[in-house]
Amino acid sequence: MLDVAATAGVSVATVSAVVNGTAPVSSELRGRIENAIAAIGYKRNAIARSLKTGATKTIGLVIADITNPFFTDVVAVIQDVLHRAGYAVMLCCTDEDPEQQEEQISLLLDRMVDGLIIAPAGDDHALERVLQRAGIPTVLIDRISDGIAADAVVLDNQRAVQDAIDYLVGLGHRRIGYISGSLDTSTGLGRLAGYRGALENAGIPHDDALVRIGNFREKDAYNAAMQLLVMPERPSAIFSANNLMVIGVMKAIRDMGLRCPDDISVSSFDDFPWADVFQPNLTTIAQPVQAIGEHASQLILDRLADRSDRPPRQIVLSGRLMIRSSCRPFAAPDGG
Amino acid sequence: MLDVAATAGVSVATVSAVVNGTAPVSSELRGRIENAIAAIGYKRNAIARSLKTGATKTIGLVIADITNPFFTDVVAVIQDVLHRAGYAVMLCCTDEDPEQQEEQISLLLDRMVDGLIIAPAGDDHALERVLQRAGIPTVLIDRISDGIAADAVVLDNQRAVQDAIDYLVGLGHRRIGYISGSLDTSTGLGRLAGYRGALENAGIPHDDALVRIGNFREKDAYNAAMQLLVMPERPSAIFSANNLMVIGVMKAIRDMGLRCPDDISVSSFDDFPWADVFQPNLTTIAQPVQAIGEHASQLILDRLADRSDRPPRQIVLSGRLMIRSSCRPFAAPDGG
DNA sequence: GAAGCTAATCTAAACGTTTCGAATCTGTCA
DNA sequence: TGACAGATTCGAAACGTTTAGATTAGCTTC
Repeated sequence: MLDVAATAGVSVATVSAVVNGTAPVSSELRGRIENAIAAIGYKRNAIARSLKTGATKTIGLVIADITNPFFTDVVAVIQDVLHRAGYAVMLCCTDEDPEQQEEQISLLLDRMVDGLIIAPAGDDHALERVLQRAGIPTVLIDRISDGIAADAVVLDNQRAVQDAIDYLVGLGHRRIGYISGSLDTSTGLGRLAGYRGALENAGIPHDDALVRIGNFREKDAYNAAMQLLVMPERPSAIFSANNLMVIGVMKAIRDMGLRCPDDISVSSFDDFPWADVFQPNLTTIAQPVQAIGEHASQLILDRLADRSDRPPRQIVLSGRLMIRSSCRPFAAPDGG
Repeated sequence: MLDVAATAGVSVATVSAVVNGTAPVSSELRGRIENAIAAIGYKRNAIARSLKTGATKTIGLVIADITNPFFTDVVAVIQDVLHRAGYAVMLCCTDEDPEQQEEQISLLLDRMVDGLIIAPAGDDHALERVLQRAGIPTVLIDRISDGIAADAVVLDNQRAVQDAIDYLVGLGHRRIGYISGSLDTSTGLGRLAGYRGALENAGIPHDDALVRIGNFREKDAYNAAMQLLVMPERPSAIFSANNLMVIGVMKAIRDMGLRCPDDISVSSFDDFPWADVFQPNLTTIAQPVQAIGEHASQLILDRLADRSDRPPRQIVLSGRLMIRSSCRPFAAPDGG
């Protein structure tokens, strides 16, 4: 910018004025400066600018797992919206680990991101403390933490799972296995509540042995499903609380020499683009990823535009049960 | 830092020295300074630091599509390695669009990333020009551009596809449809060359009508596959040049009332974690995503550590044919 | 005891912007 | 003609670091 000013024969203040359009500049000087900029190939240094203005035009985005299609779908729309609004996005993954989460957030804060969009990984207290100190606009997605007063966009997990279990019950299933996500998360809790609520409504007594923790991961879910499948009176249906885990469930079913839906019905949270083309066509709960991403982006942009502290807003969206062919009406087992 | 210096009764230079460990400091002062830091809760401002040092400890990572599991797998390992090395990663998507690519790279350059890892989306010349001007370490992944002299890690696409087509030919298939990615990319080109090479080796005359462009996208691939399936003499097998497109191919097959592998065999580039559990179990070419990510990270770290310009290194890895059950030996159609 | 070293500490100038208040210029009005 | 207002332009001080070079103090060494 010094160079530009020198070759245009003006002061840096004037150059800054035309680069940012922050002050009126005579058309003559404007012309000279624009020529100088073109000649030199000058580009404004965003770092120096950030240091002075205190804003980086960058949003930190923290998710649990970049390998999970649900998160990547949401990330794609958030990036799209925020880029359009002139923000860059810095993406970090916590691997479902609260410690890594703290590290990653700290890394983002160091780099002075203007705002944070987070899908929290457990451990509310640490997160609360960190965000408190950060003092920048934050919106939570997918999962929320009681302690934290922040904007959020979440799903009505309980309602969604309840619908799915209702459907299974409607098909005559009574012993329905449930592979749960981590109960440190609001999604893990909410979805389990949906399962319990549906059973209760149907007057089916609750059997703790049918609920296994899969921690939202394929491997843990495989083990959990195995435990279900070796039970003397094994469930006639299994519901998996997310997309990664249902793969594990299907592998367990295969390894036990069973077939879905012939021997056992399966349904899961989160939809797949290929769900209606590979067999069994999974019956799933589709999340409105587009809406989640758009709302999250809008919430943070609103906060960024207007730093007054209006009370946190919480947006609750609904899942949609996609009925396909991975669930069959219950038939008593051969020997029964 | 001024505050810390004041409360510790030392100069900022000394504070800087202990914070960075760049100069010897007596244990007495060190103690006072550390106390002051703890008391104030001081954190070094990375922006100011970057302005002075000219390094941001951030790497820009540019991929075509965050929704593509291949890219996300690679991103996951790159992020892991680079974080461990003290770098943050800024992820951008080009949506396979050279114009967006230029925009995103410019955005990263503005923010003074120390290095760039790019999976280029066509248009070599623009990219070459941009990188030339950027003058920072760059490594290309997945795809390369002839014009650009940069480190790169790629697959031997030709060999991999040739293996897959050889396999199909070995099963007796003669009319093999090919859904190609964009021919503006080295991957699109290399994979097609593999297809052609295999046919040539087998002495099968080449039929242009069997090759359709799917642009690496599900929707385009669906249309491309449809064109193949309505041919009077339709192919007995189809190979898809990536993971997204094979979904489109399968949808086309379904919509035409055909079944895989009974009526038509299917194989594709890129593996799926669920490939051996949902039917048909796709025969695919698995890419060594872990190795790709590790090599890419290492190349950029090497460049960063040693700015001398040794000639660009190019690492070529091999794909692995995962034979499952989506391909059947060729049987002459009923009417034939 | 002066000179010379070493080690620790400090001073002050960058880095490339933004921005506030001062300075300059042009024209208008009394 | 002189004062004043409005429109431009400029000078210089920040922003929070790093770092080269100056300074100081404490030891050796002769």
